[in-house]
Amino acid sequence: MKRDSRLSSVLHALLHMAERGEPLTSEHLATCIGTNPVVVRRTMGLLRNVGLVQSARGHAGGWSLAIDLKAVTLRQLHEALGEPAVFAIGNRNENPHCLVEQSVNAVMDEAFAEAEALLLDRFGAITLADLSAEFSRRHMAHLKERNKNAS
Amino acid sequence: MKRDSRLSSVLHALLHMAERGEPLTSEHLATCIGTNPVVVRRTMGLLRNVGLVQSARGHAGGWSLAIDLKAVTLRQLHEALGEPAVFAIGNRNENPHCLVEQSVNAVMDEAFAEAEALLLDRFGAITLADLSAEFSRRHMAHLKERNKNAS
DNA sequence: CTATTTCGTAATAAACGAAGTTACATGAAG
DNA sequence: CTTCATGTAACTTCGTTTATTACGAAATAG
Repeated sequence: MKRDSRLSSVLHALLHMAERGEPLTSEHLATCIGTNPVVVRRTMGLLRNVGLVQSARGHAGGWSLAIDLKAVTLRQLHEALGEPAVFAIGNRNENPHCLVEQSVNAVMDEAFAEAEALLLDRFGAITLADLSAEFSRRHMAHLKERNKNAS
Repeated sequence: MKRDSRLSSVLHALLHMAERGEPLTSEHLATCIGTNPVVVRRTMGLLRNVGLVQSARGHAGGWSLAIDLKAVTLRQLHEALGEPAVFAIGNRNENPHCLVEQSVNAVMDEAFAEAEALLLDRFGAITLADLSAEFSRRHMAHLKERNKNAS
């Protein structure tokens, strides 16, 4: 199955936008992410729909953050993307006539529901600021490593 | 996204096999599940590889259980199927050069790992016997309902 | 005002993986 | 030796995500 990687992509884009204070073009973001400008516009457009980012056309236009990093959770982003299906495995038939299959579905659905609830809960607890902090840590470690090698 | 429904399918098949004591043909199972005999053989073959079922050719041949219902968990079946990817969402790039993307991946992977662990844990706690019991409950309720309507 | 930049969006193609299908070989039982 | 049933390879179909092409709309520089 092909995985939906849009959440990953938008996080990548949003952090780059946070690093640089100025608006970034779809072209620029597409290069960062390794995709196509149109894909960026399509995906970022969903975030704009819920007020997380702004876009401007023409010279010096592009995409910029509309909110504070601390105020956005991964869960909000997941929702902004239309809450795509979380699981790549699932029931064969959602409304089966067969009682055996109904039983299988009922038991599996319960397990899936719990796992999904946990995932969304974790997503709800992670903000863009957390990711930014994680990046800073790694950036520091990276610089330190370079210094050590250079000396 | 197209979900992998093989776990659901084999559960359905295994329970039907448990209901009837005799070997069931791929043809028969395919009809139960609503698929193709070759697909059944392909999938059940994976279970045979780990000793969960047996197959026999020729007259009176077909598929039969090789173990006790209480001794098989959903997790074992998931493993027998090759541990297919659980999530339909994921990182865009598994080994990124960009530090920003590495940070995103690290944080997301943690959340996914926790949710996957929970799901597999639940799968490990559910046996075929549990599913069979769930079916019995539903079967009883179904018969009761029919009686009520008939009277 | 016109050229350039950049977003907005529709339409279409490409890429990928699961499931379905066809075809035929192999082996067991009557 | 015929029939039934699995074993398996090869190929097709189908659904979904991502990429690409094409062009329109708005903002700004000169």
